[in-house]
Amino acid sequence: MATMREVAVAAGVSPKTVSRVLNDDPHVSPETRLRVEESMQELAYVPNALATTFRSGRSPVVGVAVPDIVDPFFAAIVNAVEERALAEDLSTLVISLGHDPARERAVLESVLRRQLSGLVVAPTTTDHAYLEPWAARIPIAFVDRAPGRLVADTFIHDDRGGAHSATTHLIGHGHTRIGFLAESADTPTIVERLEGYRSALADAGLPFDASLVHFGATTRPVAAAALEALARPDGATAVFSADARCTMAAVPALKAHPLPLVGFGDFPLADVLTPSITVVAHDPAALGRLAAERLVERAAHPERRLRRRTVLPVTLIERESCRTPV
Amino acid sequence: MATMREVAVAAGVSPKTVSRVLNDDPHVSPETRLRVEESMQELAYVPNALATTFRSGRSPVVGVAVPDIVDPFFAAIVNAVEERALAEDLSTLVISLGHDPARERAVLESVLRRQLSGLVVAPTTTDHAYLEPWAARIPIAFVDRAPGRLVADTFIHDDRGGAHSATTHLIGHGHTRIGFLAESADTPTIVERLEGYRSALADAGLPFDASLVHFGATTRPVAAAALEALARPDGATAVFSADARCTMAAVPALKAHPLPLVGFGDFPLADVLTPSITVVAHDPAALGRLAAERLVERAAHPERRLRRRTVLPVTLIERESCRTPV
DNA sequence: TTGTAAGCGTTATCAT
DNA sequence: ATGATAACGCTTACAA
Repeated sequence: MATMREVAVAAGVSPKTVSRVLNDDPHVSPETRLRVEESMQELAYVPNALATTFRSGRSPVVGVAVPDIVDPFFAAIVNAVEERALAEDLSTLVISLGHDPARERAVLESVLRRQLSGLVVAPTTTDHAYLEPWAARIPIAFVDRAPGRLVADTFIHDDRGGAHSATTHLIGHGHTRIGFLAESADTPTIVERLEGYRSALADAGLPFDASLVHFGATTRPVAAAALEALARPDGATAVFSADARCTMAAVPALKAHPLPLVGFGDFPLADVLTPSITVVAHDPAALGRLAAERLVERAAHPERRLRRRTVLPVTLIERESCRTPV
Repeated sequence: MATMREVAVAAGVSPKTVSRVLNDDPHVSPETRLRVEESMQELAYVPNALATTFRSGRSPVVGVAVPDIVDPFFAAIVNAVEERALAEDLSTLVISLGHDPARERAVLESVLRRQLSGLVVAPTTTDHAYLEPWAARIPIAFVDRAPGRLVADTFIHDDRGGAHSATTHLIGHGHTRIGFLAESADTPTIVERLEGYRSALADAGLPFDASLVHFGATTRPVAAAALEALARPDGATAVFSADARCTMAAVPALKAHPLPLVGFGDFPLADVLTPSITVVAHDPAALGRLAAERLVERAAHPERRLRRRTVLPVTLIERESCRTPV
């Protein structure tokens, strides 16, 4: 691995001149430039990006931390961030948080030590006070889930409103006992959606029945058991599935327990299933795009005042599954 | 941002001693250690990972380059690599190659300049001679698609065999005119699968008819048009879809043109659709895991001789779509 | 137009 | 057990 110094010696110039050639500095005579370029060729010189990065004090990398990249929702966020980052000549470091909250802090602090240019986080925990000192130096944006105990740029969906309209939609179909299916009671998005569900019931003068709420239904067996329980005579006559993983897990069990269902979060082929699934659609790519955009903006104008919280609207897409099967 | 030098001054020791404390060097007296630790606390010292990285000459990062992380197949590869990398305290840099082959070289060389610890690539091009000089210093493993004009560790599936058995399966159902649907004729995996399809036909004494081969069917309209063409009287009586994107794009059109179909690549909910889709299943996570494992092994034992090429078996999962609808 | 000197923050080497 | 010095490869500031 040839260094700049070696190229300089070979070309009979100083390292600085090699640097100038490399960075297209106009203050180099054509002959010198040529000689340097030849030496670079001969020595197969490749600049060591680590040195440049170190010198500059900032790594041209944005981090994106998500619970799980295999989930198409988070994959879309990562993809959008990467796309925007690339336009700024930034690379993207992906951090899978996993569904274990204990890992989050250690993993994030470890990447932040690398002097990132920015960080996008879809967190799995609810206390982000530990990011406070970092946020002062590195732009950090939260997506999908708001930070806890920390003021930071946040891009989320209207979880509460979406859940409210999904529930109201089922109520409009005449249902008074509606089941609630979700992944985990600790996820901020789920908390919001549960709120939306409850407020929709309240707005319709319907009681909230905790026995109709099922958490952890992310696998087919669990989702099937939940649907079976809900399908009992004293159970529910319809279901609101508060996240796409649960909806996808519940779909097979719908054959045995054909309850009307609305899901939060669209997913591939939802419109092709039998029945096709009515969903509240949201836009993960928009979250990623906006967050990355914000990082860039914060880096360019650290002093500028911007709205911290952006809430994206969601849309109910009515398909077949919300209607009672005949 | 306090530096090690500042901590040293505060604690009244030399920077090297601070370094020793940081790295748990036993040659530090308990009192000194304590004093240093206090100073670190006071100054809220955080080591600058960029400096350490630069000093070491190697970045604790593995790159993973895939055509598209939103594709669950590639997401699974990335995920598996990240998981394995994490066990070695390595971060994962994701590089989306996109479906534009022109980008590959520039993007890969740019990240390689960062002195990665390793690189996993699912390439979009077929000539990788430009990686030769890099491969001498950095472990590079290819996944899903073999490299062209370069000898490197390669982990792929039995594309040809899988396509052969899928086609043979349809032939076994009495079909003699079988359509072929795929993304792009240039993708190495597709080339192999086309070969497998052709050889299965040949083995059964059936002619190959180029008019039954449709490329670019990755979107619903294109896939629908292809199926419509195939469904004509002089067309095909069954279809082999050579990749999951095409299969998913073709599914909706199956309602209008209910041709028996076998797809290469399983996908979420394939078993729940009506009809459920018969597929050749493969294992992207295994590719990622093996490739990452290999990078680690190459780094640890540069001299060791290992089999360059690993071909993973695939499995036909028979569901409903391979049978003629009644 | 070109070069010199210094430094980014950490660690290896060699003293003491 | 601790420290002085140099070095990693590049770029900035300042000179010539």
